[in-house]
Amino acid sequence: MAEEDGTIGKAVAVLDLVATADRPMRLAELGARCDFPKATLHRLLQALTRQGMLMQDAAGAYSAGLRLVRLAHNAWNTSDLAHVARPHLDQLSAETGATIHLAQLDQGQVLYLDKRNAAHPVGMFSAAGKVGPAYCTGVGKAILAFLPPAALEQALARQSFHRFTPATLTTPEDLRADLAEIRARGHAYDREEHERGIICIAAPILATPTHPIAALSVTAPTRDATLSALKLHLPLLKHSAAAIAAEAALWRFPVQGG
Amino acid sequence: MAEEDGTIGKAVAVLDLVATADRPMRLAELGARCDFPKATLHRLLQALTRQGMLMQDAAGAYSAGLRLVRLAHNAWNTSDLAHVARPHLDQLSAETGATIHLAQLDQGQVLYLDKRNAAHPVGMFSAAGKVGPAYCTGVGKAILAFLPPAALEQALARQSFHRFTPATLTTPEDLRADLAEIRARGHAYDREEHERGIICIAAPILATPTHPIAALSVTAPTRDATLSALKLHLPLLKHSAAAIAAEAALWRFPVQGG
DNA sequence: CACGCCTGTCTCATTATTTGGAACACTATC
DNA sequence: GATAGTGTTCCAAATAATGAGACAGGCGTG
Repeated sequence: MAEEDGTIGKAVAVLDLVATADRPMRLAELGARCDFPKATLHRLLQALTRQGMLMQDAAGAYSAGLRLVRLAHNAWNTSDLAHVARPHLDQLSAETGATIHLAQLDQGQVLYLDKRNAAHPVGMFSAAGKVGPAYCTGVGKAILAFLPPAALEQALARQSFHRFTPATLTTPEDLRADLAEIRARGHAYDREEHERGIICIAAPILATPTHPIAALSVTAPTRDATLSALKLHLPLLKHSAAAIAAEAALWRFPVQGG
Repeated sequence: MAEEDGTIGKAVAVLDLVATADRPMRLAELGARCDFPKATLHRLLQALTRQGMLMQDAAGAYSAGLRLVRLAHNAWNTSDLAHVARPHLDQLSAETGATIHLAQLDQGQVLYLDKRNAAHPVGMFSAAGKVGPAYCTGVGKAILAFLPPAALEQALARQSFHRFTPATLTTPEDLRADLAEIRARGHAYDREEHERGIICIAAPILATPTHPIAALSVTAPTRDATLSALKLHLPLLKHSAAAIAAEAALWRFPVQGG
């Protein structure tokens, strides 16, 4: 990715640095995790804090600020995809009784946009904005499988494979083979590839046959269901994915993988 | 507010501009809504788009980008307040069967952090990140009432009063009187002041007696409940607010109203 | 079809801002 | 009360942002 946009590029790099950290960090600690000179980093942090993008606690440690939450609310709320998909998620959740995910591909990762969890109502941001690997999740593979070849190559080029479970596909070859099947089949399976005991089926949301903009999945723990049982929901899942694709203002979504 | 932070200040101004818009806008349209020169605005938009903070559709219109959602997810997820409050919201929601809100004061407005809706499960960002007026919502008044005098003056100074319903308090004097009562009483009422047919009771979450960091509310439509009925939930509400205050790492929260 | 009009993009000399090493101040620790 | 680590401030040099204007498409209108 182009890390060069002058001050703006540096500012979002710092934002990422702070937001990605699992706990609030002070100047010195942040300084060790990037290579901005101390004075520069200090100035950036201060400016971002004044703008509300970061906040600083009494101990001087920085964490992500409320303004980000405001901005994201607007981002999410004006997203056609999220809007259009919402009732379909509700319906899928009600009819299947399973956990539903809506995800998009963003910078080589899967980014979850929304979720329904039949079991217990779930906190707001517990899923939206969360990111995960593309190569071993149902939603990720469903999107990858329908990317045009060039975009797929680009996505694979910067992919590093980590083995999460015994079933994780850990080579480009294995993944490519699975993607070919998915393309032929029209939907993806996750056979405990990301998390042990969790399986899912996923369908792409296609703007055109070679332009996947997102994916929709039905997930269940292996103790509650088998893959064959999940397949019973396939018609519903595919219907929802197609309906969302039809309703969404698809032209608004740029080609993925950038 | 200080609108001066060089490039960073301009960048977030543009972010706000785009995110606040209710629909994607193109360069010319955005140019009409701020006074950046065309070329400057163009450069800012491009840089922010390259960084993923904005996205541009095929028509050239800009809207908020996914990176904001990612960042906000981290912001929200590492927020002690949201974390600590989550189980309490669940409990309150379960025990009262009503709608629960958790909100904070941010830049003179109420910013909702989380929500539980017994009736129908609700989309992720449908509430988190949403902003509303402080002077006519239960959560807003609950916070305002416990601000130290100087902070309250500062907050009131830039407040403009809009009449949403016949019950809306539309003068500083009326508001001050209500705040005094709230301070004495320990909790706030919203008697259809913001939305017709909606009432609520709200309690502040206090770090110290003069340092409110957030507020918690129980809301109901007038056709389902009266204010006296809602008051039955007061013990629970206050207990939850106190528990959250006790658990949260309160020192991490700066004084409000900036 | 050609014309004008509006929109987005690019250029470049000028200007203002960012830069970052180093000095300074402040605080905790031993 | 010395010491090490941290946050803050300075300031000349270097760099990046600036913005008026030129250029290029596209779109609809006459």
